Amino acid sequence: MTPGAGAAGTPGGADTAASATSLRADAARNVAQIRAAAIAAFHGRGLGTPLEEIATAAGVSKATIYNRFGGRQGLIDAVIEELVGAEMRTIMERARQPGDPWERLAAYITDVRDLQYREPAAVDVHLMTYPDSAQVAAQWNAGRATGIALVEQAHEAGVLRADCTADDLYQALVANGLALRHLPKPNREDYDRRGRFLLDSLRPHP
Amino acid sequence: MTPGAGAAGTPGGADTAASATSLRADAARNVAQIRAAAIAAFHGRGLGTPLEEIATAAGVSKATIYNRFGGRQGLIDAVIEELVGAEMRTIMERARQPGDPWERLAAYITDVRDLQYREPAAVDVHLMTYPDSAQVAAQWNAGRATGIALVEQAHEAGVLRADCTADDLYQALVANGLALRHLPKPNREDYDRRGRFLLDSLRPHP
DNA sequence: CGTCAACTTGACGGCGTGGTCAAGTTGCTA
DNA sequence: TAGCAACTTGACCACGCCGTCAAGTTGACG
Repeated sequence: MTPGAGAAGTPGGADTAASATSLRADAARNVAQIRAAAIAAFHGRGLGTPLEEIATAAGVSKATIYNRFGGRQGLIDAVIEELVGAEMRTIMERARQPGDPWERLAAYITDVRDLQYREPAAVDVHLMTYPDSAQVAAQWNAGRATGIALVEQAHEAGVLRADCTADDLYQALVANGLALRHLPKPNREDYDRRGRFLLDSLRPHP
Repeated sequence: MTPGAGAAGTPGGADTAASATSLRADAARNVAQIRAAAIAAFHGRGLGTPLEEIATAAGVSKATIYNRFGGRQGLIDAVIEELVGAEMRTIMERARQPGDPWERLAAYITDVRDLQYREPAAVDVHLMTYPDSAQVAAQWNAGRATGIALVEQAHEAGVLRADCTADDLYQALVANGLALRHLPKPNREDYDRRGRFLLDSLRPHP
């Protein structure tokens, strides 16, 4: 049993968003500041940002993050929905809309790539760098299921090259995210062109 | 001036391979053992393998690596040719052979991907993770020049989609290497299929 | 306003890695 | 085989990060 385990109002599962559960005023303020700092830091550097850095940005000590969130994992759980989950949900919903199977698959790929471009933390989710976070695992699974469904439907409609699997798609998207993380960020034009390459490579036979 | 700077018979540029330059017998033996251990370790884990680990495998102390090679960079310089350079040279030579421009480009891509699959250290070279190693930088530049030439010739022959640049090719190959490093190693079948996707995505318009 | 539990924190120990050096060992040469 | 330079090494410090805790501070309640 970690001290403070469960962290900032997230023990049961209630008040997921802000803060409330009988926290003292200063503690509640700190929770809010830490969340904000974490969101900013994760947005800029991904989920691996040193906690010390986040603490400093929040104007508190590193130990306070451990008190309120129980460590990196709890902190991720507390912000990943706002940081990535919401957008992923939107993307998946759009992909589930009725319509041409290829259009939907292409939109999904394009949207995920766009999210990776704008949000480094999304790459961590797609890579499942922190598999112990229930939130991250859940989002990863949802994305995986969506990808599988889209690939299957595209196959049925014959609009996706027959030898392309859902894993191939996953691999391509992760490779894309890794390149974004390890290489200088390409400009939008180059990035989008490469996205078109990817889409073209998935069409049936030449 | 680092103590032992220049390291194991590589100050001038002579006896690049084994060991010789007026080293005491035990030192020469250590150099050979360290080289062998480094090759094995780099082969298995890439150029970032902890030096301590290499030292232990070689049956010497970490300090001896510093004495003989001046650190990681010198060690890389001492083995990268044997580890990656030779194969890259062969690949580039094959790509320079007269023949159909598309075949040559496709062979180059296939060969590089194959090398990345077999040799993790190649990914470090392609990423230029250690830019201070002259050897690595030289190999990187040679590979880059080859890629540029192949892309240019393929464009002239009209066998490569017009909007594909040499940087696009580089990005694709590096992304491939990163995926190999960060994801579970795919089996050969899946890997080769994805290679076909990449090649297909580079052909002119559908 | 006193009291105390809730809260914060500086300081610390741990881990893994890079890099250095004084002190000890050993191959070689005369 | 004596003696010395070449060589090796354990032990050490530095860094950056994680995770913890005793001691001090403070919000809230009676």
